[in-house]
Amino acid sequence: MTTPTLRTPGLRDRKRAETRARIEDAAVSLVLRDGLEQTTVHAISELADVSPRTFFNYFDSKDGAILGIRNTAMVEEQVAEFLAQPPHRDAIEAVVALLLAIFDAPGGRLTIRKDRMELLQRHPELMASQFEQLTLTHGQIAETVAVILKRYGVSQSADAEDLTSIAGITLAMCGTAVRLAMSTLAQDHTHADTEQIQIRSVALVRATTGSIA
Amino acid sequence: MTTPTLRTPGLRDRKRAETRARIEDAAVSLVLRDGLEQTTVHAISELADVSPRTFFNYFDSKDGAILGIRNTAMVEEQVAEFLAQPPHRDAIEAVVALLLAIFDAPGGRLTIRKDRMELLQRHPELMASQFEQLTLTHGQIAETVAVILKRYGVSQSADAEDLTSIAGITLAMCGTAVRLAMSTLAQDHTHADTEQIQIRSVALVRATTGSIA
DNA sequence: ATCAATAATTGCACACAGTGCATTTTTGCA
DNA sequence: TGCAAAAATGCACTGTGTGCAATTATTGAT
Repeated sequence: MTTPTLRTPGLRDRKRAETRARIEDAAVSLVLRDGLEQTTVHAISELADVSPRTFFNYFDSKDGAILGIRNTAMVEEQVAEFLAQPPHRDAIEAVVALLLAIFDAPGGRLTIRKDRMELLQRHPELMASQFEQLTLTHGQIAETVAVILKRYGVSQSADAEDLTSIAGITLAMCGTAVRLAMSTLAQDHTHADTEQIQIRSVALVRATTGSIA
Repeated sequence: MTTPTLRTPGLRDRKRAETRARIEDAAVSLVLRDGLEQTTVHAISELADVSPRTFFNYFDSKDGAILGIRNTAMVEEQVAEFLAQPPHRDAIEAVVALLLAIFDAPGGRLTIRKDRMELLQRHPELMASQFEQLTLTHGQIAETVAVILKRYGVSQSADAEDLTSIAGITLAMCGTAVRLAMSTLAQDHTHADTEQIQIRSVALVRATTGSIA
């Protein structure tokens, strides 16, 4: 009988995850210290103790490492996990919760998440990359949003195409709300835990729909 | 008395605008023909009959030329022009109109606009650049949206910070709606003039707010 | 412990984007 | 025509990102 290799990820995968985290940490701390342009892939690799070539085996781009961009498979996993969770009060809360689940670093390392908020404020150019991640995995996420909308019984009359569009717009709205909520809550140097972000995001979305309706 | 050099743009500026347009056209047609990755700045410059170095005197990036990204001053101009226009029915229509005014190519060249819609569908990565343009000029645009929201009397109770957030979310919502409207209307190979896009965008926003409210 | 298969790491060469700087050409105007 | 400003260009350089082949580490089985 072998050791339970199926339960634990195995040495190989553990090392891989560790290396990945080391690169992310190096990237974040260097950009935080020296700025975005000043930080090179070479420097990140050196600090993370890997070769520059290995860096690109783990991430598609410099920004990818800085933001800890996850690939399609990882998002898929998190979406599935989310859908298994207990239901929320309404569609808005559910979509916001979904986004927070996706953006949150696995393992829930609070420090790096807070640092990344800081980075996004100091270097707004990074938001384009974050947005790109969203467009790449947009299919999955928007689809999930559509499922959520259906689940909460909104827009029964809409046809399929409209539902897709509505899901996309809802996603954009909630995504922006989350980003803004993170931004303002990061400025106040309160703890800014996930729950607070959630509450503020939902409030912002409601305020918006209430205002322009 | 000199010739009215203040009224007409003058030969120099006319030539500059023409060169700019030539580069944009070259970029769009090459990407349309060969794809995004296959099209190099070198090739674009050659077709536009300028040196690669000159290319970067006109645009900050390859994507900039492909999308015809305008700089802050140009956006400022278009925003001012928009604000002088007659009022719209409500805030949503006004914001959508603002976005269309900004995205529309000056001179209203229908062909290149249609081509760009095609490009955005074929190469979704480009949306990140479009988004980046939006974040760079985001200050101005979001501010204008805030003005619009005030003008149409929404959210009287909101404090300044909330108004900014609400404006940002409204902008994201309308921007996505416009993008989706362009996308679907480009698929149907109808004419897809600006008015149709306007109508469809507004309808999508209303459907969304109505659904999740 | 040993060994073969497999996966990860690395080095190297390369293509391309983008920038700074000095030089040449073009344009506007007197 | 001739002069000053603006535009175009050539050149050298940094940095990102990729393909490929060689090297090293990990795994599972004997």
